[in-house]
Amino acid sequence: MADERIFLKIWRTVTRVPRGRVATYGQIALMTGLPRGARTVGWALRALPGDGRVGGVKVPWHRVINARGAISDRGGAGDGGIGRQAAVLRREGVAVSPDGRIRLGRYLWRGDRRPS
DNA sequence: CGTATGACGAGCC
DNA sequence: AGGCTCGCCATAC
Repeated sequence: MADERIFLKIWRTVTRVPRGRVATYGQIALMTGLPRGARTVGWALRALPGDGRVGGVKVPWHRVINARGAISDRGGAGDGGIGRQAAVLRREGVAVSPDGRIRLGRYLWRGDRRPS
């Protein structure tokens, strides 16, 4: 497991984000054990297979957005782009403004907070 | 083995 | 307030 690729760990963390909620790259990185690895999270999601499925498990990459509460622009969009991600999120109940912004205060997943 | 890249983030101008 | 630069980390080449 020590040899486990960072990507796999990241994907696993992303899988924890519940439907109807979103998480930031930095948040995922932190939960994966990479305090300053937000960019690495983006790299990992970029490396996801087309069907977004790993080991038979669907990775909800669309629930990961940047710290500004906006959907990251991969410049062109190989998978359909920002519009597609926004559509999926809305389908899950997340309000996405026309310019792709999301209210973090309302939809950000707080799963990293240890419930007392 | 060194350089370049990128779905980020925080700080500075 | 808005935009630009620098820093971080794990891959790709």
